[in-house]
Amino acid sequence: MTSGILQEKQRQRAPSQRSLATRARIWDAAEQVFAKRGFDGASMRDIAKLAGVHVGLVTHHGGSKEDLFARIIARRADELSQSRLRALDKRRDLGPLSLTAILDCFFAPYLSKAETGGAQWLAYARLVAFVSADQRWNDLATQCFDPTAGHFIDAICALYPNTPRQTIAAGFVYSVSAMLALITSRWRVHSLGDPRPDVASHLDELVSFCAAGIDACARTPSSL
Amino acid sequence: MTSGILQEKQRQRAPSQRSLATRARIWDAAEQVFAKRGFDGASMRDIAKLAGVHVGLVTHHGGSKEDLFARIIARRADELSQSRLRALDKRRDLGPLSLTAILDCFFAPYLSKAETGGAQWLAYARLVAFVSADQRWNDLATQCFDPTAGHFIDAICALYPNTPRQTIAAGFVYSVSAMLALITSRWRVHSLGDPRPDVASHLDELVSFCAAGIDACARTPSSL
DNA sequence: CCTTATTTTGTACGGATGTACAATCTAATT
DNA sequence: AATTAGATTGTACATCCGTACAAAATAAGG
Repeated sequence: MTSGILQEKQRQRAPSQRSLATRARIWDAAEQVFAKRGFDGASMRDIAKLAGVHVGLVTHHGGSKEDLFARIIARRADELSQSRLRALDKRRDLGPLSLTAILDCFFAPYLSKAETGGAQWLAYARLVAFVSADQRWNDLATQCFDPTAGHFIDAICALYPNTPRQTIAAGFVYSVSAMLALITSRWRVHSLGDPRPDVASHLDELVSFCAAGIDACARTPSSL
Repeated sequence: MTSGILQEKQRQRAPSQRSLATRARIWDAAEQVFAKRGFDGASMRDIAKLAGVHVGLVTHHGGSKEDLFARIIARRADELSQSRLRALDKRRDLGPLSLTAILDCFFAPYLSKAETGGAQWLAYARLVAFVSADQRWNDLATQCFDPTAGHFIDAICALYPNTPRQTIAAGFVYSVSAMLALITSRWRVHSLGDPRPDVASHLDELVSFCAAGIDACARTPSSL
């Protein structure tokens, strides 16, 4: 009895490097296929074919189709949320936050990832659009996106002490949808050849659009 | 030979009133199911069941699944485009257009239809969200939405003679996506009981958000 | 080397899907 | 009333789907 209680369960072995590679390949393929066809339009066989593996492996590494979809969403949402919150904290250290600074902290991390990370992050944006359009993923969206969004809404609320949070939240929802529109429409236009749309060059435009919009909503007396 | 050349083709009969009713029922059912599940998630059998008819009738009245989907989109897009352009012309007669007036002419017709027309028009908004998220419907979206959008963008461009059309168009795309976000998020929240969300009460908020945003983009010198 | 857990392959099954097609029924037209 | 185009029903087929499962291959641990 050298290792004690844990012995009761089957010993677990660290996953081999090879399996980690194929797992990543499967997840990336799933991201691409889900982004292009949506949840129902995608098939496990399409994913397997794109990943260059056999069908059973997709289930083995990704679980059920729903599990796989949720996992794909969650892994990038987590990374993105951390980047966003980190950017916000960093900016806070430099002094009081402005509305444009807050929005920039929210938008910039994704856009920079899309520029450097390439196709996978661009696919993720389309995935988020699918998730937002389909009420079946309501819980998933709430769980993945709402906490971080709440922090940013709080930061904006601090700038407008007399504006109800609901008004700020509505403006923030509009802003996020505008960001998704920017990314997905760019993707659409450039998908006929240019694999790397220069989406970041429109960041300032997007930020000024949303900042002016939120500011207008927050100043309107009818929102009191 | 009493009726001449037309006799060569088979005589056509006017559709009976009954068939018109079931056709409408099928189309409405298709709209509901497509809106709830998306194109791939919806099945012809689900549509038939909701309409209370047999499967073959859906094909008979709607053609293939793709035809049916495109028809569902187009019929409301046409009606909506006409309402929007009519509202714009009417407002033009009252004097020079303001930015908020232009946006109001674009947003209000749908929101008023959603209030009076009920579930069908609300379903249509979700449909548009699906169409916008799936690049397979790119041509359909372009064909149904772009002409009217072009008119509104032109009207806004007239207010900002020194701003490139591309900048205005981007702001307009952001605005439309914000409108869809408003409608679909309201639907989502209220779908647990309240069948008639008071989406119109947020019209002013939406208009002021988008007007301020477009104005800010148009005034930014970097867009020259 | 041998054991053993994991990864990979191959197959197969029950069910759902879009749609074609023949049969039946309905109603408009002559 | 007879005719006939269209509306409705019922069925059936080929295909694809998610997934379960056993066998085989692989590699880690002792």
